[in-house]
Amino acid sequence: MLQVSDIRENSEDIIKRLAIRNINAKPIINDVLDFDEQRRQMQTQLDATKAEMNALSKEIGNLFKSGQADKANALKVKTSELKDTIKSVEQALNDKALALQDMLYKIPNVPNVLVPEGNSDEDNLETLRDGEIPQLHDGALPHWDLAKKYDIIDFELGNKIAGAGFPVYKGKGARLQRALIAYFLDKNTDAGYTEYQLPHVVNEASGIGTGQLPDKEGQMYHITADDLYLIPTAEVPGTNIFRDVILNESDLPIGITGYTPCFRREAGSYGAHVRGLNRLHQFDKVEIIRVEHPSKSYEALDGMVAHVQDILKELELPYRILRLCGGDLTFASALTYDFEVFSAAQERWLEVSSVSNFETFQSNRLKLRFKNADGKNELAHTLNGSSLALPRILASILENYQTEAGIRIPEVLKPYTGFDIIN
RNA sequence: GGAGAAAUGGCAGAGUGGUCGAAUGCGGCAGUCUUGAAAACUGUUGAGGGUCACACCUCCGGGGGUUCGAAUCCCUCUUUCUCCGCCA
Repeated sequence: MLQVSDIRENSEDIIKRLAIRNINAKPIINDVLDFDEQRRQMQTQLDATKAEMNALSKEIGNLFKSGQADKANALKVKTSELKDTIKSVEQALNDKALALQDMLYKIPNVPNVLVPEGNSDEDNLETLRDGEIPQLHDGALPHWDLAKKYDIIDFELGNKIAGAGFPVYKGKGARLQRALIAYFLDKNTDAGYTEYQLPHVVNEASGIGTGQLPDKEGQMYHITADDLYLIPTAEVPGTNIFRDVILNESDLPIGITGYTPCFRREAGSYGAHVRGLNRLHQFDKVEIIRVEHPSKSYEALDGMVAHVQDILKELELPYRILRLCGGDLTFASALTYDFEVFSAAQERWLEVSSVSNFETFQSNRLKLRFKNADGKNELAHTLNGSSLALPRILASILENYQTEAGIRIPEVLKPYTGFDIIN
């Protein structure tokens, strides 16, 4: 959520930069300015009326105490009119404030100057490409066939138990998945992130805090009986650790990491590009989250990108980094880098990580602040990224590391798997 | 799931209708003293809105109500604790 004070001061600039997302924000920004102006007028009126009421009440109290009950009762008559005014202005103010908030909820974050123009993923800017694309032997298979051949992932069984998009991992497949989780967590904690185990459900306030609610509730599984949501990413419980928190400046930066399953409804998309592990309703992910001083957040973003890069290098997977264009940027992000690995049998790039700086967009909703050098509360910046998402990494390992003798295990994972080939 | 108790500032803890944004202690910060530190002493120390700055308004778990006036009374929700039951 953008800050009203920012919109007041820089409305022209904000409109210009939102145009990079291909939206014409002028009407809604003008509405925000109007509503804000009206809201503040009402607030001033309400404050003045309340001040009058308070003074009157005090006077009445004093009169009663000094035994002048008749004078006090005479004053009481005057209060009822003030009371009515307070009630009606208060109601109008609340309505206005809610309407203003609804508007603000609908405005996406302002893109950073580095965000390229564009409409779709085709306009994303490739900033780096690294790693060897392996030459596969004749008869190499896509991962869904490998999964069946070596009996390590059972999609049909998942269908039976839960439905499409809920695969069952078995034997060495399950072990490889667990190895990846442990390896990722170790890499993250070695880089200074503190490991957390977080709830896999969140309440409504948390969903609002990170921007999934309102409006995007369709993407989350909703447990209506208890009004809880299955998390679509550890970002939601992880970032909400800091909801309504005022940190000391010396607490920054904060880095946390956590493994969670992620649940996404993502209804209405079927076909070859979502086959196998490419897109699921439940998948595993290890997330990194940072809380940063505003002056350091872009440096931190670069650090996160370098960190994820390091992991992909160690796994010896061919990858590329994309700077997302305005049309592809998520609602809350100011700047996002996507990581894609090349899955050699499908011959496709698969997104395995998305690293973003949200600046104050989330912290404004969360009320996540720190006391700055002047002793004032200032919104912190939040960032997060996948480090890493499991299924597509697993898919690319299966495909890229396949040989006629079986699927080799990347060197760094061997201590975690305890075996060096799936055959 | 049943019965009872409670929720106040960073923490502990007073406060049952007005002078309470809230005693007191601890902690934090600044100062005095000291070569330095500790101790002691003095001062200061919640958040949000609003203002050039003041004024002023709001907040004692959340929401609603009674009253001229609510931390204090009433209703409701949530959470925590104790006892009982169940349980990985």
